[in-house]
Parts: sequence; structure tokens; C-alpha cells
Amino acid sequence: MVNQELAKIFYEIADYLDMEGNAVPFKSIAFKKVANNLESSNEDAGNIYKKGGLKALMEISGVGKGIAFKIEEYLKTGKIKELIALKKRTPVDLGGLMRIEGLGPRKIKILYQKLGVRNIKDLEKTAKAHKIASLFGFGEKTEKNILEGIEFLKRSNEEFLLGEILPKVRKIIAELKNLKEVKRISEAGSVRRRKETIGDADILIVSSNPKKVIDYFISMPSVVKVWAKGSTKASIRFKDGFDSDLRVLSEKQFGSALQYFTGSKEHNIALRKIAINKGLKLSEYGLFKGPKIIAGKTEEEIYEKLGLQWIPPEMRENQGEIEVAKIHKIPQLVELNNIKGDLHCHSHWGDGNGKEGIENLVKMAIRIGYEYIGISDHTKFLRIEHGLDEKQLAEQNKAIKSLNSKFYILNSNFRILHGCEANILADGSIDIKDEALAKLDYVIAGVHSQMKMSKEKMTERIIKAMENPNVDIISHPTGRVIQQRDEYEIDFAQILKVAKETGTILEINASPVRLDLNDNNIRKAKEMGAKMIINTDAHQPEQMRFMEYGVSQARRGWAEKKDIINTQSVEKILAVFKRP
DNA sequence: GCCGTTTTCGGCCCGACTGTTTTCAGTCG
Repeated sequence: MVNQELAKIFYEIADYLDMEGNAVPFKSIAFKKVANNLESSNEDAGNIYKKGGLKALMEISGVGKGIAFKIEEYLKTGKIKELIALKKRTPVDLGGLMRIEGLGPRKIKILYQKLGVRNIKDLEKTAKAHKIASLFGFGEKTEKNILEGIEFLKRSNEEFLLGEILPKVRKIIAELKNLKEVKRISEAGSVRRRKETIGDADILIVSSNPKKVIDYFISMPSVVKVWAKGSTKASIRFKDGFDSDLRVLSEKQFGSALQYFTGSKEHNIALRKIAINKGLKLSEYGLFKGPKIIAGKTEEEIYEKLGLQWIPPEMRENQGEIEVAKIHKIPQLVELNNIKGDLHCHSHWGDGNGKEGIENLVKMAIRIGYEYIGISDHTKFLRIEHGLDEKQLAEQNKAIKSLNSKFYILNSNFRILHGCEANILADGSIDIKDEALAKLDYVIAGVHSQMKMSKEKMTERIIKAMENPNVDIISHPTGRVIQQRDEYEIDFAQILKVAKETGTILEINASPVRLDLNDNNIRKAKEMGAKMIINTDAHQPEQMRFMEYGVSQARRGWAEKKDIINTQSVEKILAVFKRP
């Protein structure tokens, strides 16, 4: 998508401008702002230009005459001359160098001018040669920090999956709660916003005895390094490799601190601007009118005093939620306890787990409190997963019927549905015969092979599958695996259109490595009115607990209960499927 | 460079920390 390319370029321009320390310091802010807007926009700048030219581009928030011309230049020539000129003037790897903690554009400029540092390699060499400490504005400590920063970068694994971090954060919080000095405690930051990947975990605490809480925190057995320790905060690394910041606050600031540390940064900036317009000032210490604090104890009162409805953390990305909160139209987001069943569960029927595999999944579903479960094993094309053929599906169907009567005795409200996760082959056909598919309660179909097709071909392939009257659900529709594999190339708008026309349901795959659809696509699907289902794709009963991550992602995509079909009863859900 | 229900000019988010200074610039979240 051209928006991402443009955003990257504008961020880069902004960094180079910052480095030059230009005469118009706010120019770089303008570039960063527009980069951020483009990044999070659902509307492709290329399309906007095609439809309405320069004038339409200038309708984009943050785009004026100058930037509109630059977007046009990029669309026409594939490059932007100003950036090329900036790079030529100061040929350094700014993006790379800025990843070193403590180095920003201005210091990098000095390092380049005085020592000819162009990249991290140069930087390491000059630091080790002890040339940096004597520079004006630098010193021994800075040089040491740079070397540490390079080391840190070398072994840092950046971001962790929400599915890895959230359970650990909950464990830490549970442990801290045991302290009688802890009055209140909450997760904050991107964990609270349920971002799919997490850099570090923020935890906030109200306590009358900060010292004791901090000391306890940094001496937890799983702590391997203390980065920083103050009287009210600490920063540590756990042995699993992730960092965590703890802050101890007073009760009367808890709301404003929670708001501030939950972010996102962009959301907070927007809120502070609203505060300024009202003659107020917002910070982590409260909402102030002059020297007087007028809100701070709870998040709700801060939003209220700013004239806004309270905004769920998952929506706080400054992607339109503030405008919606102004008119009190924040959607009633779907919740975990709205979910009545999971229709994408693998029993391993084909690798000999048989009935037992199904029973274990059913027991878990009942324990969770579901009203139904769908068994959907892989089909024959996926030999490596012991995919089922038509005959095995028929046998499985019999077994499920008998299990249904068995569990009926235990819980007459519970239903086992029989489906499968069939394969969409390269030509868009399904690897199981239509007669066999028609005998199931529902059919999921997904792409599991040949993922590197052209955009046109892949779109056509999935559309053909959606047009099959036996295919009810498309699993993990974009195929991405977080930090491992990109989405396949598809025209998602086109897919949404056909999904709506054919009544095909798009899956929000709740597996923490997939979360596919992602938040942006969920929002597009919602806007288009396409139906979605949240499934876990569990390959063992415990993984049915992944549902929570799918629901979080749905909430980040602003989805409501009515957008998600497995918030409905089994009768209603069967009526949504295509087969009679 | 962008923007406007106080503004077409004069603003543009806030506070803390660090390391370097001798009163502050740069960086971070």
C-alpha cells in the first residue's frame, strides 16, 4: 500500500530535517504528523489522487499544498527529490543510528561532522577507539552508553507477542497484589491496549509505601537485570527477555497516570490539544485549570471534563475515536463473554486421536461455558497435517452424532457441530468433493499452499472459493504469521465486497501468531458490513483460551457484538450459513 | 509545512531524565 511507503519517506524527511536543525523547526513536525495520518488511514492515497487529484489529497488531514505536491511526485516518479537531496547532503544511516538509545538526529549530525560516522559500524569503531568522549557536548558516560546501546541492539529481540506477554503480566500483577502495601494495580501501555505485539510491559500501582513495592518488584526471582531504580519507579528485565516498567503513584493521580501511560502517544497528544483549546492542561499528574487540579482520580472524569465519552483502551490510537467520543457514539465493543462457541478446532482425527481428541475439545468448550463447538479438521490436501478425505469425514460425522447424544445427557443445551477446514487450491477449487462438503454443518476454507501468487491471481482464487455454495467461512483470510510471514498479496476491498455479496463469513483467527484479520482489516470489514467470526484454530484444548486475543483484536477493529456471528445462538448461526 | 467555532498569522504536547554544562540541549516515552 502506497500509504505505508509515503509514511516511511515522510518520517525519514522529518528525521533529516531534525538533524539539520533547520530554520523552520516545525516543518519536521508537520511531516511526522502526516506520516502518522497516512500510516493509520484506511484510504489509499493513490486512490484518492486518482479520484480527485491534488485537491483531494489536500483533504487528507495534515496535507497542504507542499506535501500534496510531494505525494503527486512520488506517485508519478516513485521518488521524492527532497529526500534524495537531504540524504546527499548528510549521507548517514539515520534510521539505523537512531535505534541506539540516547542518540537522536542532533548528536548523529555532530558524530558525522566531527568523526565521519555514517552507520552503526562506524559508530562502534569510533566509540571503541575512544574518540567520542572528547567531543563537545559528549563525554565519558555518553560514549559508554553508546557502546551499551549497540550491544543492547545486537541482542534485543524487539517485540513479543501479546499472547506471550499478557499471561506473564497477569502473573506478575497477581504476585504484586499479594503485598498488603499495594492498594491498586493495573496494566498500562500497549498491553492494556492489547496490541498484537508488545515492546515492554507497563504496570501502575497505588501504594503508601513505594519503597517496599519497588524493592519487592526488582527482587522477584524471575528478574535478571535492573535497568533503573528510583524512589517511585523501576525498570527491569525478566528472564524471558522482556522488560517491564513499574510506577508507584498516589491515589488522586491514578486516573490521569493510567490514561497517560496507556497511550497511545498519538491519542494522548490529541487529548492534550483538546485540553489546551479548553484552557486546560493535561499531563500524567492530572487535568489542570491554572494551578488547580480538576480531574485525575479516574480516567472517566478526565475524558468527561474534556467533553468526551470514555474510550476503551483498545481504540486509543488516534484513528478517529476521539471524534466519535465527542459525539458520544463510541461503539459497544464485543466482549469475551459474548462469545458462545468456537467453530475452528482441530481434533487430530486423522493422526489417530479419534474420538478422544474431540471429547477433550468438547469438555474444554463446556468448561469455558460455550453453547457449542465446531470440529474442523484439516482435509486431505494437507497430508502433513493428516488431512481427512471424504470417507474419513463421513466416519467422523457418525462419531460426532453419537457424541452429541452422549453429551446431550450431560448438558442438553450443548451442541457439537461438524465442519472441516478445507484447502483452497491454487485454482480456487476445494480439495473435497461438493457432495461431501454439503453433508457437513459448515465448511471453513483456507489457503495453505502456494502463497506467493500475484495479487490478481490470489484475489481471484479466494473469490472463487467464496462463491462456492458449500464454503461458509474463510479462515485466516490474509495468511500472515506475525514476525514470520507477510500477508499474501490480495485486493482486500474486492474480497470484502464478494464476502458480503455471497454471505461468506471472514474469520478473525485468534491464534496469537496470526490474529488474522488484523485490526485495520476488521474495521474495514465492519464498515463494509461483512460478517465475521472469531475462532481460535485450536490444535489442542488449552488453545481454545486464545479466544481472548481474537476478541481483543476485534475490539481494536471497533467490532461490536452484532458484527461477530459466534456471539449468537447455534440456531441463528446455522441460519447464517449458506446450506439449507 | 499545516492550521483555524478565540487566529489567514502565530502558533504547533508535556514532563522527566541525562549528561553535560555553569543554565541547558537533546532524547525519551
